[in-house]
Amino acid sequence: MKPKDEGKIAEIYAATLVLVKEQGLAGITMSMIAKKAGFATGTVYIYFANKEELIVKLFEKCSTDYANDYFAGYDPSSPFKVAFHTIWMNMLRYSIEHFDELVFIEQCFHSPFITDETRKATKERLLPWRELIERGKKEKLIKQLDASWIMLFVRGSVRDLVKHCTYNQLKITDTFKESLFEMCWDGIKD
Amino acid sequence: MKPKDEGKIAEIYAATLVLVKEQGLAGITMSMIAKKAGFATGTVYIYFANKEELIVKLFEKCSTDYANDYFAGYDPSSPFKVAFHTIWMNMLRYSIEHFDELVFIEQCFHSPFITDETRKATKERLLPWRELIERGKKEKLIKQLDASWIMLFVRGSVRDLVKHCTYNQLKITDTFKESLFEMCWDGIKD
Amino acid sequence: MKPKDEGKIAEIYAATLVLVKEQGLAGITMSMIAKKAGFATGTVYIYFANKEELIVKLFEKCSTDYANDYFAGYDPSSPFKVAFHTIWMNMLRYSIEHFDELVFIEQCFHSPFITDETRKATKERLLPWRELIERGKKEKLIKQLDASWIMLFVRGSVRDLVKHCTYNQLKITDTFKESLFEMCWDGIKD
Amino acid sequence: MKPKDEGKIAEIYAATLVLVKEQGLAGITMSMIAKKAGFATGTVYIYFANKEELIVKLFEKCSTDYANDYFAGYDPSSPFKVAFHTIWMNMLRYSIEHFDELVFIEQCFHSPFITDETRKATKERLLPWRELIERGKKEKLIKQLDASWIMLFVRGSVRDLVKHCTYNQLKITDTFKESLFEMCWDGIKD
DNA sequence: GATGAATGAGCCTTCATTCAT
DNA sequence: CATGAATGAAGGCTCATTCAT
Repeated sequence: MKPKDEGKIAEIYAATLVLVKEQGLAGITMSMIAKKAGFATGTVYIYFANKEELIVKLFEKCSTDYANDYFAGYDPSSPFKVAFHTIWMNMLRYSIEHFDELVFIEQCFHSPFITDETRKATKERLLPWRELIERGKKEKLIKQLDASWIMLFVRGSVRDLVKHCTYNQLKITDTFKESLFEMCWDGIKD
Repeated sequence: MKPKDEGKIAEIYAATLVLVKEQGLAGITMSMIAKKAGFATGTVYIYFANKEELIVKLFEKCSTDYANDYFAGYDPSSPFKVAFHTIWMNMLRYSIEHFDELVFIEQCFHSPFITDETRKATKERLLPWRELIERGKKEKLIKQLDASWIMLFVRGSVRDLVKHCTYNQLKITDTFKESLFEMCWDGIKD
Repeated sequence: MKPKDEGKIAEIYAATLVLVKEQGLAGITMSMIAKKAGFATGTVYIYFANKEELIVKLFEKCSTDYANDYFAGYDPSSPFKVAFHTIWMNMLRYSIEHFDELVFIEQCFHSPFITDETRKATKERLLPWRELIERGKKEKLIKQLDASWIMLFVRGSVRDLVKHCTYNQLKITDTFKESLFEMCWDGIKD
Repeated sequence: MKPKDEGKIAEIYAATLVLVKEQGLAGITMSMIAKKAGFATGTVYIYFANKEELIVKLFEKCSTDYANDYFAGYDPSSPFKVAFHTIWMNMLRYSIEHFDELVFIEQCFHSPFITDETRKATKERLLPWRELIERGKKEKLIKQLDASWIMLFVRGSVRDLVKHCTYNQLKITDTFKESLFEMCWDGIKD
């Protein structure tokens, strides 16, 4: 279990994500993952103690990456709407580009692998996002609702739109992105 | 002679939904389902040829019920916003009351059990909902965007809010419901 | 287990024989037998305590019937070759007409159902046949070999010929029967 | 790396043959086979996709081996009776030495595993044997009957004699072998 | 470290048998 | 008696995990 080769871990992760997207968590086996990643079953056990560890670590990696990407180019000192727009667009872009991670996280949520603790840790990573929402409320730019509700309203709508586009292989143009943003913004603005 | 007790099907369904909510599709077995439902493993096979059939049939039942409930009390001749409000509230209420079905459907989407065909059939059941959206567009009450996008925007946000509430055991008061409705409405209105 | 209706037993037997011929002992179930016979699974258990009893009783019935038929029209006082011919023809005819019994007995021989005891009882039913062979030996008409060997030589060749004809749906004409008889007779005659 | 040990296949075959001889096809399970062969159940599935494949492949192996052995030491250019004697003795010896294969083939014939196709392939392997019989007919040494009938007459009688000896643990002496050969020969000779 | 054959617990499914109707 | 739904032990097969090479 001494990961000499970080590259292999990445390949295992990638293989897992693709398989879960295609078959769901219920449909994958360790040997499928190994095969897809291009090496023997036993090799996976050099990097992960067992299946659960693999799933949990991947889950954590996904949710960390996801959260980090949210804040790419985010400047807390910029005006609220600009900041909000930045993060919203990150969210959309990341969800599209990392659709398999989206699916994986969703499937994990109701699996025996993920504990409440892990689930909660996920939330904490989005603290800056929550703080931004609170700032918006303070600046009276958005509705005076619980920040969680605003966040979920935004993320939920983005998520379903991305799923729809991916399943139906639709291209999301910039014009469309702005229309969607507008829906979200109109929904929450005061 | 003991006639086939169709009520057992409902019990099997109920047991399955609870278990999938708690453990995910990946975590359930036929014997768990039988045990939860209160009878022997073999009994499940009197009503369903195999695990896949059970999952698929339950999926179809859920998506049918879900769609039907959308339109409870829906009067197509009422003013657009009233009609929209009715359906929106149904959606919210059903998602809350049948949270396990929500989870089940979500888990099935990326499982080896559900085919594209089954997935598509689901959509068709929501035709009146789509027609209403189109009417709203025609009446210039809502944004001139693809109806699918509007529908997904609405459903996605509702879904994530319901999930959040359920996981955190929050009570959803009527005031809150109306606030949420307002977010959705503001998001889509022209 | 009080067989009020002997007819049902016959139907169960008939169904079993057909199924074993088609699928082998390894391929049949109690419900298949019941279905083929035309009634419910449970009904079979009114007439037979369990599967083993059904198989064993049918086996005994078959071997009894088989043995009895051997001696139809057999007159111990007739000349040896005439008597031998009579029994030989009976053997051939019965094997053809009751091919499924032939197969059933063969399949049972190496099954967990039939005990050595049952197997031995089968032999004893052919005592008159053995006695006739001994008489032939005494009359110096046939070879001075162990009677068992003569009997097996005769029965074995008949059996394989019948199997071949049945599998290939060949008709066995009287001329052919006589040719076959001649082979057997030439083989054993002194 | 531990390479696939093809020797295991032979062990699986041997275990299967012994078990089928003792219990019949109806009485064996995959775990019994694995246990008898000396390894875990799952191991059998490394070498055979499922039970059917194991049975079918073993059947084909047995019938090939059986056919090949028929012709050990067979010289087509030797006089007819010599050639016939060689093959006949091979048949007898092989049936005695490989009694479990004999039983296995017999049990398979009426099983759900063996198809007509497989059954027919078996026959083709005995072509040289058939040709020899035809030659005997042409040389007017044996009766002018269908070659199949001659072949079955010979094999059938040998088979039942071998079965009898094996069940009753009789030793077959060379004198006896020759007596039996004589019965067969007298039966078919012109 | 890497491999993949070997292991055996556990899952899906069948089926002999029981039992309520 | 007859029925066939219900039962649960047992069989076929899978797959997470181990281990010899």
